[in-house]
Amino acid sequence: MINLEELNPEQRTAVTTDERYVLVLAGAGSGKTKVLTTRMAWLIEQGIASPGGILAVTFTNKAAKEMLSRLSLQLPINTRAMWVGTFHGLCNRMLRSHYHDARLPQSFQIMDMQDQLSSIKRVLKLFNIDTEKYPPKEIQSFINNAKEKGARPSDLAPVDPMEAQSIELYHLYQQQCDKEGVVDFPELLLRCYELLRDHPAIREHYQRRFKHILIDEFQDTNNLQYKWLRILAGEQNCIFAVGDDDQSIYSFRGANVGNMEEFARQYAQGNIIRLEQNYRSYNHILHSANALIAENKDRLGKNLWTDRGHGEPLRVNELSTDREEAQWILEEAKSLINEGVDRKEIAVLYRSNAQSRAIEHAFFSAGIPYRVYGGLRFFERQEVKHVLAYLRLINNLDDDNSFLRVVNFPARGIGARTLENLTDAAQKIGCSLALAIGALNGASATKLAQFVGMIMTLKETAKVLTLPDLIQQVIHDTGIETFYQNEREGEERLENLQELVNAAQTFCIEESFESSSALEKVTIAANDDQAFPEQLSALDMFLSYASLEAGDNQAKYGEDAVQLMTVHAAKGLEFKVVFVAGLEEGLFPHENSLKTHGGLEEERRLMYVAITRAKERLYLSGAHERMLYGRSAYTTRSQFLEQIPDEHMKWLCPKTRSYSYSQANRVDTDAWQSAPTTTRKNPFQKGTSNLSSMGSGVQVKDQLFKVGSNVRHAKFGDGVIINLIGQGIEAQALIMFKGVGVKTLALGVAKLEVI
DNA sequence: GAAACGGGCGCCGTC
DNA sequence: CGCCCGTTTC
Repeated sequence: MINLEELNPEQRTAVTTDERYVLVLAGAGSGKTKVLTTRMAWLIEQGIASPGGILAVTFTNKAAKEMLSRLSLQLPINTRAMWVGTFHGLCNRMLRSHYHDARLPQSFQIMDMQDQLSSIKRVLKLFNIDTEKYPPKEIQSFINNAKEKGARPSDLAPVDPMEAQSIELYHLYQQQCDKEGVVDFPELLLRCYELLRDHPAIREHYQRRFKHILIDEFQDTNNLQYKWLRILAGEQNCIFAVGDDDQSIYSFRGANVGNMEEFARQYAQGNIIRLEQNYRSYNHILHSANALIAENKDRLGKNLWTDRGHGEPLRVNELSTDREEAQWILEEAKSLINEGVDRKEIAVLYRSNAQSRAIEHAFFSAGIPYRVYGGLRFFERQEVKHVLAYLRLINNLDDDNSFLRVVNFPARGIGARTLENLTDAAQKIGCSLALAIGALNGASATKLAQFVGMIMTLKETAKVLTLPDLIQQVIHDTGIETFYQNEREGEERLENLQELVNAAQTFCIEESFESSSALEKVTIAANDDQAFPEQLSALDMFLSYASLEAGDNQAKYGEDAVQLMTVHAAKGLEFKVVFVAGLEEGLFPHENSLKTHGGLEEERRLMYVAITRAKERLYLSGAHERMLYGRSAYTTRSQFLEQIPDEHMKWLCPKTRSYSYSQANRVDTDAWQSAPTTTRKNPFQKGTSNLSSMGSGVQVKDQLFKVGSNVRHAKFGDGVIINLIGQGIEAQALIMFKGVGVKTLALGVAKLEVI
């Protein structure tokens, strides 16, 4: 049962409005998630919408989960029927249902930014492009910017030869992706948008279904996302957008605050609701934030207030070095913990990930539990990416990125030369690398055939094993396990891989895949859409999950640790105590941002986000001297410290800069170096079966068939044997035919000629 | 073909 | 400083 009494008048107006277009300007800490979830509950309870008729877009997967769990507390409904997720997650879901119309293979794979970059590098290499003149990273951002505007290569008009080449590279890259059946992040959105645009039946179906569209963090949507929302809304559906222009901090990835103004002007017009009462922070904190953000021009305008009282002034300190800054943060955190503050209620925020090192060092040395967010994430670790690459190949053999990642990992004698030949062959035939191995001869072809044979064998296995068992099998059969057992410091990697198996286990339980094999396509229970059922396997779902939710590394349940993260990562979170470190010109605000138009204002919004994370106490700090690129450099004070009124700040050092400051108790470096290293026994059980028979071959009717043998078939043409199953006249061979694919043939029956 | 070595450059933020 | 990439050496 919904209790509207708990809401303030503005919140209540937002929740119960019957206007078609509504823009909620929700300041930091003003109860925006509460409004969104209560709005959904209201729509359902009043019978205005069914759970399946609501589409809600959130900024992170974590926010989506949070929203669903809060909603299920308010109403006893099946939230699984609801479409709540990130733009990317929802687009992925739609594309999986309509892969055919979207011109994608059923098991298309999603590339993260790293994968995309290596894919682009391959294109550049293949076409002999000078990477000095066309740096891969610049091509990457060119392509992504274009996609985020909804532009295909043919939509772009070059202004100079340089740009013409970039457009051509975009074209070639996209051809490569299409051939390999992979999509990058912006492609998920663009493909989905085009799907809706070009297929009236599909478009109208979803327009009929989603009568109510809700969007969180609207200020961080890009142009394409906005177009996607409008096409889904069509001519009748409702859009309820919640955002805060003062917290727009993602313009570097195409976010456009202009969407808010546009929406307000074109659609919402009079229906703008401002949530200005802040329930999070005390006045000193809130007024500091207000004063700072007031320096920005062109705001939609709003002023947060609270009735929580003054609280404490901000504690500001400048230390001599970044190490001492970290040490000071540690000491303050330690005494807070001693006073009884939960560790997880303390956050240390910084502008760039590089700053985490010094802070981590201090906490590690002192033995205070901490958790670093961002940086290298679980699904981005090399050992995990290796195993995922095998899984992706099992699902889609044409994924050349994954092929190249693991074809020689662990080392199996397939070198650069061989891969060059293979790439040439694939290019000539116009097929993927795996399909091209039939075109090669000699010893290297045998090795390649064995590799593909292993993949195909695992694929067979995947039909009968559950996902966690399959992953265990991959780790064992591919030799990854042995490799890391012999590798120095390989234990941690093996532990991570075990963690991957566990993650798959949990995933299967949550998604009800416990009793299905990894490859078995199941109609997703969460979908009550009879017109377009989603047929997915556990492997499909898990690989999407690994690509799309790699970022949401939440704290483990019940973990009480100090939280270390970038300001960007802290958006949407709140803590009792917040430290903002590195308040120096060039770092925060960051020098790179000063070069771009509006960059300083975005930095200020970032600082605004940082300040408004704090509920009770806020610390701001900087260092006179900071390590950068391994060198020490002198710094100057951040202008943001000058833009916060003095009345809200308590300086813990003289405000005039002095470089004589020195910390008495220095960090104990020995403790850092002699940190306990975990020496655990191998977590894997041995002796899992290996289905492949890579022995000395099979003799059938005067012909000796071996893995790697080149063979000719009347219908399929030339190919190479990638695996043999069984013996004698009963034996079957898996054969990779050039440009055709893998066929399983009975050697006693098929007319095969060894060549 | 693989491991070991060394030069050069980058760290702003990320679904 | 530490990662990535190209080169050397076995």
